[in-house]
Order: sequence, then C-alpha cells, then structure tokens
Amino acid sequence: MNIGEIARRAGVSRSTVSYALSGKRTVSEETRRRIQAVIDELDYRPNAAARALKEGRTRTLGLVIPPASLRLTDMQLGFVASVVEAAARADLDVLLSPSGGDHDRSFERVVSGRRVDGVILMEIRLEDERVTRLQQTGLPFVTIGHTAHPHGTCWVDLDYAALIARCVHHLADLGHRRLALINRSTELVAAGYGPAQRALAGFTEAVTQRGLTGVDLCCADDAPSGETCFEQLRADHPEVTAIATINEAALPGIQRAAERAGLAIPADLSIAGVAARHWAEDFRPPLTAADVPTEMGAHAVDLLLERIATPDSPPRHLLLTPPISLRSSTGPAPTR
Amino acid sequence: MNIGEIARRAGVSRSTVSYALSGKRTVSEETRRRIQAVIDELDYRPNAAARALKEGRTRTLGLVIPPASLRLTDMQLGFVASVVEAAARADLDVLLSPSGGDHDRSFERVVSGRRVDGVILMEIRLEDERVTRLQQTGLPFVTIGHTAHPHGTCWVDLDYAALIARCVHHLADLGHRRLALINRSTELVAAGYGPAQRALAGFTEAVTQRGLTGVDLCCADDAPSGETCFEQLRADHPEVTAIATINEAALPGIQRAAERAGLAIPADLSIAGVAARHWAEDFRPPLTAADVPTEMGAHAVDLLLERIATPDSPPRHLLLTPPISLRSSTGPAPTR
DNA sequence: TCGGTTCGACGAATCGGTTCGACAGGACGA
DNA sequence: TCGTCCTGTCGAACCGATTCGTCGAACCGA
Repeated sequence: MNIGEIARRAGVSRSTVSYALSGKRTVSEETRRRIQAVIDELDYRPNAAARALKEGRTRTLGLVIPPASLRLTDMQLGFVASVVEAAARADLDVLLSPSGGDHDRSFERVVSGRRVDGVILMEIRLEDERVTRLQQTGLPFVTIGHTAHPHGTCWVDLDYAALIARCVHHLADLGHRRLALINRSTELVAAGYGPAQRALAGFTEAVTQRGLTGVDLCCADDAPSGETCFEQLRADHPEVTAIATINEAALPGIQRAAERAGLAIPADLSIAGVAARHWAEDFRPPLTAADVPTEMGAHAVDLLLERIATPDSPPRHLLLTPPISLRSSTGPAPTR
Repeated sequence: MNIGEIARRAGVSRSTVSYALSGKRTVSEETRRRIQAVIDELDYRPNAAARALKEGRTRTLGLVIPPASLRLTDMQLGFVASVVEAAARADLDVLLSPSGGDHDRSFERVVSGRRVDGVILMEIRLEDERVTRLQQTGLPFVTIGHTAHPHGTCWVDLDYAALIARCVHHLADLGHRRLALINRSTELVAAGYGPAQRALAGFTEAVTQRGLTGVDLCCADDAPSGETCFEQLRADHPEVTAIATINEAALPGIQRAAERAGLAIPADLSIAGVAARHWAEDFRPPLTAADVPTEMGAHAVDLLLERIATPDSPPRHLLLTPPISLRSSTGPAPTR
C-alpha cells in the first residue's frame, strides 16, 4: 500500500494525496474526506525511507552511548531516558549507537550514511575524535559533556569542578580536615576525560582554599575496584575521614570495604558525591550528593533541534550546577 | 556526494559504481581501483534512505522499551544493552521506541512506517495489544517475555515459575516454614503481566508441595513502595522469616524497612530473588538470586534475524532457567 | 463579453540508490 | 570463418514519497 494505491482508490492523483496529507496546498473538503476514508480503511502510513530520501531529513536523532559492554551508570541511563522521552515528544525517533572506541562501524554508519538529522554524544573526552569527525561532516550535534575546545560546539554539562568543590566545602564545614577524592579510572583520566579532570581541579582548589589536606585516587567504574581502591586509601592514608566522589559505580564497593574495615558511615567516614537522585536515595545510607537533573537529556534535545533548525546560529552551552541534597552519608568529623 | 558524482569522477556509469561496491557483478580490477580511489578521496557513503527505499529493508531493528518515565531496572537495562550490542555485531542499528501505553505515536511510527526490519518487544503482558498489532502488520518480531497465547509467536523468556519455585525450595531447605512472595505492582498483575502471574503460580505450587505457608503481596517498582510493602507484611504476618521476590526495584526499600524493624539479613530474615548479576552482587548483603543471563537480548536478536530471513518458519521459543547463585542474603531459619 | 483571479487538481521531475536487460568485444571451440 | 560464451560496462526502469509548474473551470468586476 503506497501513495499510488491510495490515489487510485480515491480516484485522484498521487500529488493530491500528498497535499491532502501535508496541507501544503489546498484540497477540497470533499476530496480530502474521500482520501482520508481510503487511508483509514487501508491503515496507510507513508514510507519513511521514501520521505527521508525526498525531504533530505530523517526525523531521527542519533544517540551515541558508551559501548554496551560497560554497564551504564544510573546517571547515564537517566540521560538516555530523558533524551528518548524528549525526542518522542517532538515526534522524533532515536537511533542508538554504542561507540566507545573512536572509530567503529556503528558510529560511522550513523554519521555518514545520513541516517539521522543530528547526533547527541555522551561521555565526551577533552580531546574527542568523534567530535572532530562530526565537525568535519557538518552534521548538527550536541554533546553531554564538553571538550577542551568548548566554544565551537553545542553542549550541556555538569559543572563538576563546582560540584566537587561544594562537596569539599560541605565536608569542611562538618569539621573534616583530611579528605580524599575518588575519581574515575586512570585510563579515563589519562584519556583526558573532562569530568574527571574538572573534578580533580575543583577538588584541589577547594582543598587549598580551605587549608585542608587532600589526596586523590583513580578508580575503575565498578564495585570491586571501589573495594580495592578504598583498601589502598586506608593503607596509604588512614587519617582520611571524608570522601568526595564522582564515581557512582564504585560506591557500593567503597562502602563494602569501609564496612569490612569496621568504619560506620557517617560516624567514622563521610561520603559525598554526584549521582542520580533515585540512586542516591536507594544507597545505604542515603547518599549526600549533587542530584543530577533528570532533564539534562531533554536540554540536549532542545539544543539539538535548535541547531538543526538554524545550523549557523552561534553554538549555545548549558552548564548546570544542581544543589547538593543533604542525606545521611555525611556527618560531623569524628572527634578521634 | 552521491553515487552519480562518484561515477562521473571515476569516468564510469552509476551502475558500475554500485556493482563495484556490492560485488554482485564482476567489475574489472582496474575499474574497481579507480572507483575506490574516488570513494576514499571523497569519503563517500551510500545514502541509507535511498538504499532502504530500493531494497525494501532498512538494516535497522526496533526496540520497544517501557516508557522512559519509569526507571528501567538493571535487568531491563541488561536486555537493552545486549540487544544493542548483538545488533551492532550484525551491522544493524537499533531504533528505540518508548511505549508503555498500548497506543502511542512512537510505536505506531516504528511499526507502520516501515522504519525497521523487525521489532523486539519488552515487558510483555499476557494480553498485549502491541503483539496483536504487530501480528496484523506482518512485521517480524520477537518478544522478551511471552503472552497467554505463546505458540504463534517468537520469544525468549525466563521461567519465572521455576525460578521462584527454586527460591522457595532453597528457603525451605534452610528450614524456613513461612514465606512471602513480593510480586510486582497490583496494576501489572491486574493487567495480566506474565512474569508476575507466573511467579505467583510457581510460588503457590512450591509452597503447597513443601507444605509451607505462603503469603503474596504486590508492590510497585520502587524503593519507597518496598518499604511500605514490607511494613504491611510485618504488620499482617510477623511470623514470616523469608522472602522471595522478582521485584528488584523494591528491594532497597524492603531492606531499609527490615533494618528499621531491627531485622538482620540473613540472621532474622532471608531474601532470595531474581536479578541481574551485578545488581545482586552490589546489594548489601549480596543477594542470593537467579542471575538473569546477560545474553538474553542477544538471543532475541538471533531469533529475530532468523525470523526476518525466513518469515514462514515455525516460531521458535527459548525458555531460560538460570541457576540460583548462593550469596549472603539467605541463611538458616531463625530458631526463634 | 472579456481579461484577470482564485481554486483545485494533475503530471512530471526529483531524491539516490539497485538491478535487469542489452550489448560490444575478445576468447574459444568446431 | 562462424557461432557461442563470457566479461565488463552502460542505460533505463524502479522504489515511494514531495513539490513545482501548469491548466481548466468557476467566478468576479468592468
């Protein structure tokens, strides 16, 4: 059932059916009704590929996610969910591309086969080949997170430096003098992953400003690494009484190791971080954390649609600094 | 840069370029090289829409997920991840359609706009309009979970009845005599959600078989509901010493409420369930559970590809019964 | 009655690929 | 030497929509 079949049955030309559907030219009420009746009867829907070919747009957004093998964090999942939901609201579909390596087939298919009208990129590195590639293709895109050269691109991001600094100040206010930052993996830091670098910068600056001593550690994004990381921390710096972290995946491990070491949270050890709200609430004890706004993905979609509509407008950015929600994982420093 | 441009620069016809690319007819080595050189230089990639239009297939799979507003469980996230990964391995893209209601635009776009070659459906109900809709369109599809009429369709599912029965037997072996099943939400059960119904059936049968007393409760898929649900359970049936559940989202709440009631796990209360492995391991204490196989999504993709290739073959099913991994959330019944 | 609008519909071109039929020219066997 | 087969290439049709130019009929005022 194509448009020709509809036209035949309604006794009109194909163009008339098209105009009846799009409303771009007037069609008499009588004709329109006849066409609509046939369409309803046959349950006709225009072929998306044909339309995309002619119109030059696909009504589809690409979403580049970390490779599926890596478990998505709750925060990342929240991005994906809100992107998909916002896209659905705008009657757009979302094409998923798992791509962590800088040069994989799925990513190439999506960007260079003109399969999508625009792309949203997650897990951005400070120097990111995918961003470079997108720039050279001219495909509109928005990143969640930003690169070292943020002015030329559209993005929405969390101000990790400010967020971690707030955690430090909060902990300092509670009397903690020796803090640790548990960052994300060594590889990510080495690869120039922005949040990791900025978290470190924010931590260092706040610690200095408050005259505290701070140590920072890298830790892979999973619970077992969290355990070994915490054990390492205890061995090297037993004096630490508070932890700030952006590594939500490692937290269950950190907590497990703390428990094994006989440390109660928050009596002996305070923990503050950055995490999705649900996740922070489900944590035991509920985690004091900057709650990542659920609508970040929606912001990204808005920015992208704007960019698709007016590709030459100056790129816009959104740097979010959600407030810290005080829960039960932080408390006064132990009096020793 | 379209195929005509490549042809012009290489001094051949468009069809020759197409054949050089697809290999469906012989092209002389000399010509092929010239064409390839031009393609490499211009970084040409065939337009996906044009190809889809002509070939009648889109090299894209549709994945229908629960609406984004509901937080995906770790198990569901595992399905999505493994579907996406398996599809990428087969050089297919995945189009996401969030659709919980039975009649929404995103779902209709995907199934009736011929945007995908096949569909994978999650969160199936015993009577599911989406399945009916797909059957009438004739689009190949596979469900993760199955309906009340499972013979006509392709699916892969967990044998919840057997899984919950195993949990019951395990708990009975540990000496527990009074058990509770914490199921999923009342609405889901009322709507005929298969896993919920089958879990209940398996629970009831195993409890009867072992001569135990069992109570079953419904609980919405979130931690706060888990808390109130457990409080209700304690109020109505304080004698219960063990819980079996398929509601992983409610578990943090259940555990929180148990803790507040002064119950230690597993000393005073044992819990066994069905959950993603990572999730069970990160739980405190680590959860004795049937580990949902990570490759379920991959199985679904395999079945779907088979179905797309031979639409008239008899539908195949896969009913998985992963073993229970013993961890620390179950123990001997308290001697009272 | 005639020229100028407006309305409603049609036909043809187009988007960018794939594929079928045709065909030129060389190799080969009879 | 002729017919046949094979190889490599081309031209044209086609997939299913959108859109531009055109055109007849009705209508209007002069």
